Amino acid sequence: MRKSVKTPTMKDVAREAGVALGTVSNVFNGAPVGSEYRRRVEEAALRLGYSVNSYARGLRADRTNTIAVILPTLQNSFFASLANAICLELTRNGLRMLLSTTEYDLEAESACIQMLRQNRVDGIIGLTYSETKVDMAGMPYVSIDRVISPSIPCVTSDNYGGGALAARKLLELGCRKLLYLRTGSTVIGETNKRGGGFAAECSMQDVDFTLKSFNDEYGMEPIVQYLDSHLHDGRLDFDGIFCSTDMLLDQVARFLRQRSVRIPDDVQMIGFDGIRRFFKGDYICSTIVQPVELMAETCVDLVSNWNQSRLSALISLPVTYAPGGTTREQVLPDGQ
Amino acid sequence: MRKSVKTPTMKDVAREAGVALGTVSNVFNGAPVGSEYRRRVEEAALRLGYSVNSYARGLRADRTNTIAVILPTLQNSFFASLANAICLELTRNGLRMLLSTTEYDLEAESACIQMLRQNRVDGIIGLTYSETKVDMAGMPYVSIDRVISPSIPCVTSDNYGGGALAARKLLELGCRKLLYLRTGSTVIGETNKRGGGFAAECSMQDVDFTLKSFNDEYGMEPIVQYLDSHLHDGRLDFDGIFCSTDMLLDQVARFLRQRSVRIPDDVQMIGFDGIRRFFKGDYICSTIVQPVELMAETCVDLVSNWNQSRLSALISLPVTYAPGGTTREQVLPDGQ
DNA sequence: TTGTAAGCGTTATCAC
DNA sequence: GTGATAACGCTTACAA
Repeated sequence: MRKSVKTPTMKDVAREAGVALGTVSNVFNGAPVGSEYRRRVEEAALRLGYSVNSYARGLRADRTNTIAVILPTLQNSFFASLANAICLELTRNGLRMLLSTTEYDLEAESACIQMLRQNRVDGIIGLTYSETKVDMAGMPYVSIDRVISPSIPCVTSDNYGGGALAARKLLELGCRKLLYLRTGSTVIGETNKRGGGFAAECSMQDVDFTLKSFNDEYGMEPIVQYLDSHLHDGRLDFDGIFCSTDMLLDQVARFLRQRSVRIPDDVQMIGFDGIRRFFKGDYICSTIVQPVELMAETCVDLVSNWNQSRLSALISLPVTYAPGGTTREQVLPDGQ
Repeated sequence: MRKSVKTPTMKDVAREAGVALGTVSNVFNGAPVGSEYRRRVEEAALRLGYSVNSYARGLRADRTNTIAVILPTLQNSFFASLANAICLELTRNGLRMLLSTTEYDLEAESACIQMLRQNRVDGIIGLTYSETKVDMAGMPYVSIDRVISPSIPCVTSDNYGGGALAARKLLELGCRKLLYLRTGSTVIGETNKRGGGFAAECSMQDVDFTLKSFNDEYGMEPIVQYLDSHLHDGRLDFDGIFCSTDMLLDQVARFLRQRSVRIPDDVQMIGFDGIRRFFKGDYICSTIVQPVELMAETCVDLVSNWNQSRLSALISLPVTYAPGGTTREQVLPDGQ
């Protein structure tokens, strides 16, 4: 009675197919089995609606084919793109994605990692900020954008090079008074190198530049004040601005336009990330594009072919420049 | 030797704490245990770095505390928001999220559901298009935006009412020649009712309107042609446009602006979804806002408190209207 | 190939 | 509360 309702097991399939249990197991593991047996097993399985129980398998094999991904949020185009790319890449590799978001909360991160340990994931790809627990987890961990320890590989894009590239582009485009704007928590991370690369390039070319960093807890207010203080008779003291993210650029640009500053005529701007309009359209601004797919592939490769011996802790992937209307290049009109 | 490397089990904790195996189990299940015993167990567990093996537990209990979420992609602000909200809500309920994306591919959907069956998830929240497999899966399934069968609950926002609301707003705002634009595959789904509600409201108010639907396989080209054919001397035949999504609105608006049509002066526009600038800023256009959090809560509630008896197959959640600059209301200037 | 059996880590159920 | 033991469904090893 109850048996008829229960989900069928290998045993049931073996009985139904009239073969040994081991044979059924072999069939579902791709082990060599006589074709006639294989056929009978497959038919029986179909008839019974059988499917392997990964929990039993995982318990036995100590392998779950599941990778955890930890991100601060999906409410950010870059993270959403990253999650999407990682998900696709994992699927391609026959792996499942267990996704957690932390909302930038350090306690949530710890709770999350502990939960994942319970869940016996095969590895973690995480964009996290807390030091704790990660080492302790004792499982393959690939960090994004943040070096946690020498033994934990970190995948990031070439933030330093990207900053330099932005400076070079702005200079090529004729800018002479450069400004770098950054918001972000005080958190340390690879992305902070963007300003460094920018500054280095400016110095090298012997050009005037200003670096200005804001704590994003206070929103746009301090930034607006700063810009206003550099706005005289509708003219800005700068003719080229590099923003640490496309999102920041967008906000700054909107403010400047309100003040009748024309972009890119009066001031040219370059952002960072490579955000596209609705993810698939054109870039929302001229930008340094992060290689999202490549980052995803790299993360998945590292975490799934875990190999402590290759301990290159930091992997910087190449970025590219893409015009997007906030610089004075000829940009294809988007009549599309 | 090897034992020292192996992850500790309950047995190890029991030995370390000097208590019975069952006691350890009770501690980790919140069952009543003498406080002295509890303390010893917790200390021993900490010392050993023990954590429950959910795979063993899942096998035994036939319950995995994992809910699968299937979405077409995360490369869409609305889906990303939805995924984010669902993830938060699941976490709040002590559940884990196994996320899969299908890229709108029906075969991927099937493969996905089959995989999830293997994985013994406790339930699925899915925005899928294929009929097959879902019923067969034989597990709690909550569908988003699409009625699959009477026995499968579908959570959606009030698309019909939203369409009507859009019409009402445009009329209130003085529009008299209305157009509804829609793109989308030929797929049937609840979102198709947006046009219906719009049309009904227009008819009821006895106002001229046109419904125009495009297959999104062909991109913007046919839409552009259509609009051009209704553009005479820089004046559009319509003074109010309702678009089936904010994304479509954005594309159309960009095209119209290129043609020097002013928005909202010459034509007012309302979209659907409630997309915000970078997810957290202001709305990108005047829009019918879907209640993403409420949808997430509803989905999680339905799937985790599975109860076949309440078979209200279709749950339409209330939408709201939000001005966003493409209609002639006074909108707060976004100096922020 | 077959049948059998041990074991993965938990939970649940005994009698004590 | 203890201790022992039988499941859960699968993999693996073994002898036949």
